[in-house]
Amino acid sequence: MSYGEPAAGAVESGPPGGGASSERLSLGVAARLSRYLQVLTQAKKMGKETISSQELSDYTHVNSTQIRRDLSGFGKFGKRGVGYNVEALVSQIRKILRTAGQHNIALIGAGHLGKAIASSEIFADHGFRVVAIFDNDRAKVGSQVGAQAVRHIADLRQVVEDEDIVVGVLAVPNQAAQGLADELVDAGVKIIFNYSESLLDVPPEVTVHTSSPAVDLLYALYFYLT
Amino acid sequence: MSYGEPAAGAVESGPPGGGASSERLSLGVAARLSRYLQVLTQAKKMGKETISSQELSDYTHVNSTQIRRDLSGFGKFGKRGVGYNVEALVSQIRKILRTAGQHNIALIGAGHLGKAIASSEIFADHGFRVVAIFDNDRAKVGSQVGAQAVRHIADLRQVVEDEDIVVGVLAVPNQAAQGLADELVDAGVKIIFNYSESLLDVPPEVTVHTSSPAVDLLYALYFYLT
DNA sequence: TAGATTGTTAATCGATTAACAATC
DNA sequence: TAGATTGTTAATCGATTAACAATC
Repeated sequence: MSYGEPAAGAVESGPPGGGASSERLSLGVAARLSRYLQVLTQAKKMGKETISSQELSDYTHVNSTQIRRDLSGFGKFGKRGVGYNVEALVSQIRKILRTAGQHNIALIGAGHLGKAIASSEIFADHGFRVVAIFDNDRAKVGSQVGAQAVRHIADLRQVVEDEDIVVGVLAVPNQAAQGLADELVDAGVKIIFNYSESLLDVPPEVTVHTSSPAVDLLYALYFYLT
Repeated sequence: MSYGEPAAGAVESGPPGGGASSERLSLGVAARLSRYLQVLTQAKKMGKETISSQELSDYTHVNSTQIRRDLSGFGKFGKRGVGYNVEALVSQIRKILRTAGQHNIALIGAGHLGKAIASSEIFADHGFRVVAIFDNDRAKVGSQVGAQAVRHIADLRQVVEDEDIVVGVLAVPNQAAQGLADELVDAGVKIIFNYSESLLDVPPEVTVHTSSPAVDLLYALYFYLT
């Protein structure tokens, strides 16, 4: 309930080699670094070699001074007059976020949304691999979605254990969401990404993130209308 | 580039009737109010009549004092010892955000993601109505998705004008995103909700919001791993 | 060199929180 | 009444920003 005590950024920052800096990032810094990473990943794909803090600012809506400040807390990654090397910055931020590796995720729901997620690169680009897709509709079990065959939800526990899965993505109708969240919790998943609108009740050791496009839109609209 | 000057919350707050308070909300307040609204909307659906700031805190991860503070800036909406009336609070926040009305949106892309969006209530619950679905694949034009028949992208400009559309939702593959964003801009849309990973370049009067589930996951994972 | 952009300082402002009286 | 929860104060902390020297 109270993370975020440690001061932002300014960690002694071990040698570039990859020191495990012990301080936990503040919520704000971690969130912003994640956003920079998304833009950088995409910029890299587009063949961009360097990027300035101003360009990053244009895409993330974070003030450019803030960006330079966030980054300079961990080392001198930029080149004055030039900007930041995209590829180098991607690996630096991955190192800082300690999410450089691959993470296996389970996808629940093989409907339109599940198929959209499975066939998109949105997770793969960030080191998340959908290793299994589940549905509770036996009619869908066995059909191919993306690179995976749909499995029945009864197999969930075993797969979570075998594949060391920490993250479950819920892409199911509202009325099914709580029940399937319970199954994810029982199976040992620690982070649930909820694409339904249901308010999910889970034990304290499990974190729920609810996707809320409509909320983002309301917010954007407010600033358009005023 | 620099909104957010006006002080948060504390507006004189006209009579509950619905005074147009002239101050613009700060970015933070507007974002949090939108999140409260989502939880309240769902709580209302589940038949909940009152809700405490602590319950709102559990679902939004916003500190309960912060919530009470945000709300009390606009009036005394709660009852001590009881909490907030869900239905009343929904309409108060809608009034504060001045998004009480209906807003028409155009959906671009009739693939899996487009279908998932069109058939979900996630936008409808917040007063957004998908009034048209477009695709550039003539094979899909005319097919039924949700309540709408798919139209060809060539009709976009006319529909945006006729239906007074401000928001366009892009649910298309990365490589098509920039081209279709250009079409949305040409047609007069002011807010683009981008479900692709592309970095979109648009003129300054248009706002892009990019959906980033992987970023949210990275962020959640950081706090799980540390 | 001239232009661009980083890294960093210092000042300001808003967000966050604990605590508690008020009151349902 | 007793318990719960709001509304509000006061203090602290982090985020934000402008400005500019350093330097590519």
